[in-house]
Amino acid sequence: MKFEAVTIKDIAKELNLSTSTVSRALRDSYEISAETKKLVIEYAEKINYRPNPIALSLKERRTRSLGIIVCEIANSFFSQVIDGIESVAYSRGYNVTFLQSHESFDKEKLSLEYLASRSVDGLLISVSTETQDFSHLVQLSNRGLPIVFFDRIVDEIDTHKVIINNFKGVYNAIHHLTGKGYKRIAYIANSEFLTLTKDRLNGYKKALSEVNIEVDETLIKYCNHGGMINNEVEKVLDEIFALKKKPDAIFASSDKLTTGCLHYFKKHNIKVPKNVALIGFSNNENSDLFNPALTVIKQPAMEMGEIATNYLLELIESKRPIKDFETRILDTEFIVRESA
Amino acid sequence: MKFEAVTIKDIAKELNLSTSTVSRALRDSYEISAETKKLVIEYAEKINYRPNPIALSLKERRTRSLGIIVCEIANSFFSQVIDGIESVAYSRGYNVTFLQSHESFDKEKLSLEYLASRSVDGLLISVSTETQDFSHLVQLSNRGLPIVFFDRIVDEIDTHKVIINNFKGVYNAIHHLTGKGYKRIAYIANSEFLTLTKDRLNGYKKALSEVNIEVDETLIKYCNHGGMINNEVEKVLDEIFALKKKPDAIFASSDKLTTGCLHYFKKHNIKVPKNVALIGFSNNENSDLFNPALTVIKQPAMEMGEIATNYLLELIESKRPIKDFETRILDTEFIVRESA
DNA sequence: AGATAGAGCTCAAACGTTTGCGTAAGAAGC
DNA sequence: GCTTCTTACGCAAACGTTTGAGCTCTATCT
Repeated sequence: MKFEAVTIKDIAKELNLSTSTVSRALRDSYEISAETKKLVIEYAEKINYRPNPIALSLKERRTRSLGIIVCEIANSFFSQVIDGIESVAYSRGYNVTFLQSHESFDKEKLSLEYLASRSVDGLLISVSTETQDFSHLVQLSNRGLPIVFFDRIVDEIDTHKVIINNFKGVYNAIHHLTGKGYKRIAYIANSEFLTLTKDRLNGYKKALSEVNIEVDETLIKYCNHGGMINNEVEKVLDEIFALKKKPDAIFASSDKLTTGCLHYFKKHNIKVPKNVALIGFSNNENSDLFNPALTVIKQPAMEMGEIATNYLLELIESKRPIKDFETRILDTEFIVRESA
Repeated sequence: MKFEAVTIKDIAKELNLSTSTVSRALRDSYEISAETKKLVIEYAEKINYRPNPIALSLKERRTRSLGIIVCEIANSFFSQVIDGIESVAYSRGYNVTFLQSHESFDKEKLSLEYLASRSVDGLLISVSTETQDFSHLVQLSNRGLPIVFFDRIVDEIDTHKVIINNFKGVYNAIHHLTGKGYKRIAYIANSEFLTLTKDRLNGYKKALSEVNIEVDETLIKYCNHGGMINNEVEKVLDEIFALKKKPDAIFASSDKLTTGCLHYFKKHNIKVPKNVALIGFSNNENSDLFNPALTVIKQPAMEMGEIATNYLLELIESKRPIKDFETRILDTEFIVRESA
């Protein structure tokens, strides 16, 4: 039953050579005669020899595998990022191990511990909405584990980062709304612990102030679990729609929150955009099929994954410690449809 | 920069012990005095010792990692299956490496080669729509690699399998349509190479025959790339809607095909269910938000992942070769909404 | 002929563990 | 005081590779 692989020893024994000769022959060393090389290579081919990556990892002290932690892969945005990560990683000979935090700080810490003990060569992470304490990451980073952050970054750790232009993305969307005459625009924010939340909110506030609309703090609601726990979105929408001065538009700051709003509207028979307009971040490939078709801010997810992975491989494969870190800022795409 | 881990040797040197003593102390061997154990364990704790999993893998000839190949993780059904796989695998101390075939036979073969050479302990796979030749899988299976198939299984290989009741799922859905008076029900099938395609079609045919509707083969169209290549769905729908006798309902045999139909309808301004009714397989969490809300067959994806993983771990951890293989058949859920 | 060089191979250590076996020291039994 | 047993540890091999150093030929040079 056991999966018995052929080793260099088997080849050596069969051909009456030493393992070193076989190893060198396979790596085409100049020390080995053409004759012997041919013999070894042909026999290796015949018995379908594959070098044992575990043994290599032990020797080279590198695993050629990357750890990825995201909140959940079922999320369109993250599954697209993963597509990008995968394509770059595999083309450069690395494999990839994913873990999902499900927006839980504890799961994130556990996953991190798990990956670190599994000796990945590097880590790509987008932190969970709950994460306020970064000591687990700082510790790993200090121990020398190459880390690259994407989307949900942490300011406290100095390394390569890839984000979108959060400010501009929201700023433009809000101007689109005010341009259409919407005046009371509620803002369903993601967790207040995420750095991107601040940036996005600043875009919202700046855009409003430019058209002389005063920011009404009662219209700004945070979902600190990113909409992952039951009724989180429902609760804040209840609050918003219980206000005396109801909103005429809603901005939702993530995929999950956007669909959360739609579920709420459907349940309460609120018509979009008739009763209220809606714009949200979304990378959902079917957002045009929704009722109504959604006006969205779309993030260059795949590209983000590719860039982040290239950064990480640069850190991993660099001979000397890298001290000059970059933060790459990508532009979003604004797609206008029926909902606003 | 390099991530230098502490080893058993470091502990041994510091405490003037041999590595064997340290190893045994850490594993709480009866051969080691309580005193020494305490010393070792406390010091190990202090310097945050973590056993090197690579060295362990080499020694134990197992990696405690599972390989997973699916067509794409962005697909709701598969990302839910992966949730199930992940939860079981990690709770039993295994990690998980994913690869996507993107419905390409060549990519599937490549991924398989990659995983096999990476020495995973076992494999979970749902084959690509293109896959007709199973020799790559047979070979691996014969070499002793434990494999479990889920959803898209291959009959040629004898092992544990987890599927849904494809026949019954479709049979019921078609009866729902005929019960509503629909008579010309087109069937958008997945790849004809998948075993589930036959089973599902049989459900369709049986249901029709039971209400004395003759099966019209021109209403049955295959998408051999599962809707992954451009215009595949569009092409077959063009054909169907070019028929003299147009369909009054459409059955779509996968998530991708279902949304493919919706995109087509939107583009051609075909109203659902007014012009044509639609039922499809879908695990999309937002299928109720679509325009119209979709009537779907939903698969127990998470459960499928869990069961498949338990099967695989049983194969991996069994002392003696397992010869009695099971095929677990799960029931689907039928959710009636507006589209039919 | 003797020294030297180079070609072509082998030996052995190393990566971090585990584990079968060996052994020193002390205790117990006679 | 001798053997025998027990306790508590160390030695070394093994997992599959790579690689520096060393070895043994044969060929070439002087």
